[in-house]
Amino acid sequence: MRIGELAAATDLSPDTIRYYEKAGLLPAPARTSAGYRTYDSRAVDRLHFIQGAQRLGLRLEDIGNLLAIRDTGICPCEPAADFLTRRLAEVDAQIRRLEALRTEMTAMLEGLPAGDCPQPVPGTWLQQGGR
Amino acid sequence: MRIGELAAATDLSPDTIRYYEKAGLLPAPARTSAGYRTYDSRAVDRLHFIQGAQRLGLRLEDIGNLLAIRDTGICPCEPAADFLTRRLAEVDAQIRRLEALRTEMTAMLEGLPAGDCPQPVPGTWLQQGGR
DNA sequence: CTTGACCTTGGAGTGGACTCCAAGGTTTAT
DNA sequence: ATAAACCTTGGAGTCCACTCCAAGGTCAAG
Repeated sequence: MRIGELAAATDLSPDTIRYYEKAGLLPAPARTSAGYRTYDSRAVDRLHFIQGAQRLGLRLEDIGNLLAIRDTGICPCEPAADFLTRRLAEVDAQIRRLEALRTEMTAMLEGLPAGDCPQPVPGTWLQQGGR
Repeated sequence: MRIGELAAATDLSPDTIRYYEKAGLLPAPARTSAGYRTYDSRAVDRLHFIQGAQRLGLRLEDIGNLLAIRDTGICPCEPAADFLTRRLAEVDAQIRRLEALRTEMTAMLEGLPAGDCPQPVPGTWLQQGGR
């Protein structure tokens, strides 16, 4: 699998994949005799993991630590269990926040003026459209 | 409530709040005679909403649309119900992704070498600590 | 009445994560 | 055998969301 194919499989650009490699998130892949990078399915997996962790708002450096733990059980910067436990707490916190946001948005959707009609609704802010 | 106090109440910086105002996420607040911005508790609320939406990975522009719907029921760029429905689907998708990540991280935590001992483990990458 | 903490503006600078480009080599289809 | 579609590198540029700064005004405490 060459870089373009991997890019298509993960919905990333080849540039982004090369960038992740330089950033230390992907190991240097095997090369063809012509110097083309070649990947196997584990790379797809790894990129999916990166994408998941990114959704959490983690910086690439933190994701690198997470991947190091996944690869070796060792965190480059502190006891792996501590690092993982803290990140896990963040995941939990974020899931709760998103559920709260979900509730609020559902309420907004229900409270929408029936026909979606542009009646002014007085006294609420930002009505004179900033943009 | 002046800007510094609002900043403290939301864990943002005064600069960030002024930046949000310029970006159209916050209405121009009342001013004291000296020109100082003054806010009431609705501003705290609004900033909390912004922070929640940001955790979702929304850009400030999208958050502005969400706020316009919250304020007026009207979306500046497309039918409000459509916009909200799409964002809601994103929230749901993200909650599911985070739950998958959570499962994976829990498994990683359980699979950690018992004593968390810093044995070198040869041949794996990124072990020589980036920070 | 001065000191220090706060506020104002406009504008420049930063960090992270890409994203694009030039100049060139390779592979594949016709 | 030649064009189109891919790949390589290094480096520059872009976008977003801040973040900092200078130069100055305001206000409460001592």
